[in-house]
Amino acid sequence: MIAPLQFNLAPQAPTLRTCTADQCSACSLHGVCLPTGLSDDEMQRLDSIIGRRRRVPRGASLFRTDEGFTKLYAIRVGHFKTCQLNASGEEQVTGFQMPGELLGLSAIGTQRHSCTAVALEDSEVCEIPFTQLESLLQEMPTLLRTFHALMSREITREQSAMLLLGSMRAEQRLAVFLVNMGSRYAARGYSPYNFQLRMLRDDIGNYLGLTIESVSRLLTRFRKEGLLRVSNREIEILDPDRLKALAAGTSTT
Amino acid sequence: MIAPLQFNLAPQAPTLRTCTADQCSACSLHGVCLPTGLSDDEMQRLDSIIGRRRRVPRGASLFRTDEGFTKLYAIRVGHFKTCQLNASGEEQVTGFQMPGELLGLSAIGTQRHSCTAVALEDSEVCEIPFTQLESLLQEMPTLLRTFHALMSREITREQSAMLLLGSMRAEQRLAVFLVNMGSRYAARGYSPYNFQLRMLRDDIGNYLGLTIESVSRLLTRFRKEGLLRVSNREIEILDPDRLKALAAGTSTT
DNA sequence: CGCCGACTTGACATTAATCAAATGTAGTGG
DNA sequence: CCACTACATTTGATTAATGTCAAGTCGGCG
Repeated sequence: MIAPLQFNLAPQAPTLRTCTADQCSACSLHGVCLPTGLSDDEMQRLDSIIGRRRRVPRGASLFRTDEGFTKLYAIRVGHFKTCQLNASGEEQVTGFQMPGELLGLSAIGTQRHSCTAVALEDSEVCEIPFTQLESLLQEMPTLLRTFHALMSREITREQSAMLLLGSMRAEQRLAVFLVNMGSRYAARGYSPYNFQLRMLRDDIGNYLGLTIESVSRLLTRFRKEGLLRVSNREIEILDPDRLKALAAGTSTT
Repeated sequence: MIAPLQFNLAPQAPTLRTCTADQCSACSLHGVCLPTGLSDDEMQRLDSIIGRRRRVPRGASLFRTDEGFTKLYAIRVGHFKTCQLNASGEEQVTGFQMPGELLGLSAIGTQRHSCTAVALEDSEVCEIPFTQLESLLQEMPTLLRTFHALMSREITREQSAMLLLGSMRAEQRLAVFLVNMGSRYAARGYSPYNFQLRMLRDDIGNYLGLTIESVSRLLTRFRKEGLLRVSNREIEILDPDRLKALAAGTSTT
């Protein structure tokens, strides 16, 4: 019997190379990704339109702002960040993506990418030609439902980010960020309390609407208060309850 | 011959009662709404699943957080705001919606509304039963495409809001807000320079991540600098170029 | 006329940004 | 293996932006 959640697979630095299969049916992510709920037969049809895996080395971009849109990408291995250029030319990080998540959804409306997706480490994606996906969607109600759910959840996620940026203080923002990362790892079978940050402090600050100095100071403070253990990119959440209370804004500190 | 853009329909306070027809085909919003690009025949099929119009008086909610999701809503007349409750119980405004825009998209993923939609004035919506819409989507490629474009644009819109909240100073946020409202009115055939704010200063501040006092001070400053004329809810943009420069962050002020 | 809610204005406090070093870390080549 | 370099991160001092608190004014309505 296999435990449903596998914590601390690799205590020091979990690698998250969860998905190395070439077919959705053999991919351990099919529970969080597009094939959710499909029959074997349907999954095979989806497989048939998905191009070969594509490697994206750390620092390289999968697509860039203003590029034409033809494919969606499902992350198979690795982590990405998405950035938008604001009007004055600085980049703003709009999100971090991990295995099983789709990239490119925001380009469907305009047929042109509105952001740039950069690999935070050596990564691999499945290419999903959108026109072919659209045809499949017309024939497979389950797939249509999953696809809409994924898009809708993307909207929800972004609304939460607005909440974070619009109404939380720095401390709360960072707490929310850490708890959120943890729960996303948990959804993938990893520990929510022990993970590696794949992005720079810069990226975190940029995403949270804070400076790198503020992020650094806050991490130090959380560490001193016994909430976390921090060692470079490695995070261990020592007091989840108190961190969650901070994230919820129900803390008196 | 009719002018494609109608500016200053009602100089004092444009009412925006653009759409009073009972059928999509007769509705002046079918260019910005779901029926975009449909043939007469297809539009009739869409009409057939849309329930009667529903009135929502000012201050009333169309749906509330955690309510079950069964329908999407297309705004026919009036304006709405969407609010989320943050963990500490205060509400955060996540957006303002105007005629032709869809409400409820963020609930598809969870089958439960993640926000509350409140009418800012007496309004009317078209109810679109989602299950029936899903069936239609499977049969009408054009409708599917429009629907995905609408969802995708919702994602893009929210990413812009993140940009605003994450990387702009107060002055720039308000400038972006005003320019954005103007351009949305322009897309509906009204003047981008002359419109009524339907929401309270409170709502604006909340949406922009600012206090009501900051919004008030900024409006006063913009007025004194000759950018705007402000009279209660009535806004007239006197110097669009300078306001856009502020919004773009390319201004030295 | 007077009340009430919405908005504006002013004085002050606080948060987080900015500027400036100092320290740490990973990778490279001798 | 170690010195050297290029970044990444932390830390400290100071400042600027915006929030908070407290009046006050405006405008519509009973």
